[in-house]
Amino acid sequence: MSEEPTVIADGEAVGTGTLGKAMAVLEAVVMADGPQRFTDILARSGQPRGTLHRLLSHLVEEGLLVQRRDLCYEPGLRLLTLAYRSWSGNRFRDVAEPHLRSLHELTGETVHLGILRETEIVYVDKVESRQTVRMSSQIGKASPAYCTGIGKAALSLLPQLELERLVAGMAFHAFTPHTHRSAESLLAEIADIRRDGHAFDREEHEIEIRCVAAPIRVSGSDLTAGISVTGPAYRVSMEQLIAWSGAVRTAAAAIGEEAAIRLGPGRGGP
Amino acid sequence: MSEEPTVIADGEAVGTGTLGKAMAVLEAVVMADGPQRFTDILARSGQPRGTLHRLLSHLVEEGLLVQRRDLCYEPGLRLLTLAYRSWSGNRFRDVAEPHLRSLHELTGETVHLGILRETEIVYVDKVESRQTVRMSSQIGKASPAYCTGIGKAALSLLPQLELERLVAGMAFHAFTPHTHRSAESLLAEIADIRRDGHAFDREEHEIEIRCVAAPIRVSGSDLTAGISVTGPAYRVSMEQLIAWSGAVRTAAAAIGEEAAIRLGPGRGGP
DNA sequence: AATCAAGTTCCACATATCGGAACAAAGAAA
DNA sequence: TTTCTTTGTTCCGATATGTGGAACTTGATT
Repeated sequence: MSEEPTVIADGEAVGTGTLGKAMAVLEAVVMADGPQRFTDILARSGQPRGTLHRLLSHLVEEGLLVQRRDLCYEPGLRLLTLAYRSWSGNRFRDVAEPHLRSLHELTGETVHLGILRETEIVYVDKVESRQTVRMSSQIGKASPAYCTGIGKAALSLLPQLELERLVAGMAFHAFTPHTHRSAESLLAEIADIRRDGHAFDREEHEIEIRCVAAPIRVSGSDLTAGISVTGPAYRVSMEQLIAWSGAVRTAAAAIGEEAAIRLGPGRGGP
Repeated sequence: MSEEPTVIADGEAVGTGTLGKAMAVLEAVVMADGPQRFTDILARSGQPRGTLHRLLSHLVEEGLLVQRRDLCYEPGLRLLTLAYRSWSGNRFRDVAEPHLRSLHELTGETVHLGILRETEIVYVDKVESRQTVRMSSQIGKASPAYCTGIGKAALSLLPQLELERLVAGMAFHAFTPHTHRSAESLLAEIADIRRDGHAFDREEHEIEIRCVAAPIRVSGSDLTAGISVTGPAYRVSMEQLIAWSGAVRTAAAAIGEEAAIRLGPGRGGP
């Protein structure tokens, strides 16, 4: 619900040769709101007509897109299948899962696992109580790092130089009145997070939603991640979050250590 | 658990030009069991060294693969994100969802929604009771059509010629003692399914698992799909499945009609 | 009929890909 | 240590592929 208007002006130089262009077009279609006509994509992608047409044909042949009878393009099923395999084969998630569960047992609230990718957090797993909501609703979702608990926690692990590089590239969109609006305030909070070992989301991404998060570092790997406990403001006070912060830090540390062992030595067991 | 040994000998002529090769390599890595070394992929993909190396670099640059410190390649997060968008933006699933829920209310067992892609069924949604199991465990999973209820139901909607073309390309792997072993027996059952309007899975894919399924046809679209109610044999008798078959057919028909309306006229509402 | 827009096809040209072979780096054996 | 072997990376000329402007359908609208 807190989605930007996003006109997606394709930004700067498109990616790696041919594949880069194909992926840019694919993304333009997938990230759009509904089925896309040829002309829509033409405008959005900036590619010349002939080129675009060929790219789309290839994407359809590969099953990454589907062309409907009315000529609209939609995401194809192959994406789902690829993602299914890469998710169910993800060992890091596998290691983390029991810890997410026990954190959920303890708190009764929703627990997330997220991985930092550049300037965004990608949610990789989730344990929640009431399954009235769509089940895997968030898996694969990417949110800005600067306004999420996990995001800020993960950022706090980066070397200062790297951090500053990333922050420089952020566009601070004000999702709520509490969202960080500048690099300075974000960097200041990250300094605190480094000291405390945990981060809060004080209704910064979505109003009425709070969380407490802790960063995960896996020695020997360069992935940066985090976990969080999230709840609605009416049920979860800041005091409550502070009370949980120790458990969250402990769980995060445990995941980090276990992952370092199970992910390190080659491609290990089952 | 019922996985083939699959040495994936890349089959015949690789796909559409450059993109096709890239996707073949990507798939080789994603479908493999664990992190893959360069040499593993070299053997599996059949590409020459130089070419493969460049392809892998590009896939990494695009975020479709990740190269770890130990040089192993793994699926990248971008796949998850793409799949998240294409799943949550899928209107067909959206239309079907309430029907899946009410079918679940009625039966108390797990309900699946699947779409036919060539000779496989791809699971697109799932409603289950106990969430002790991994939540979205099946979304995106592809199973052979000939040994699943939804698969056989969906096949029954195809024109005979198309059906025979597909069946000709199937390799009948015997997952259980009850799995179809030949085109003849499959085609015979499909004739029955056309007559009855529903299909059963009599422990054909996994032992101790049964289901009843009905096909979904969406007029004006060329997608072929199905829904099923699945349960463990000890709890769900064949008589029980027969008793549910009417409700399953009704739900399938309702989904088909509603989808025809909501998917037809352009790119519709919210 | 005439007009306009959307989508598809064509083809001379440029360039990204191809893939063998040489090169570097890291282990394993001697 | 030195030598041998295995694994990963880089190079570069030949050429297949992709490029993109323009011409050509198709079909809706006036």
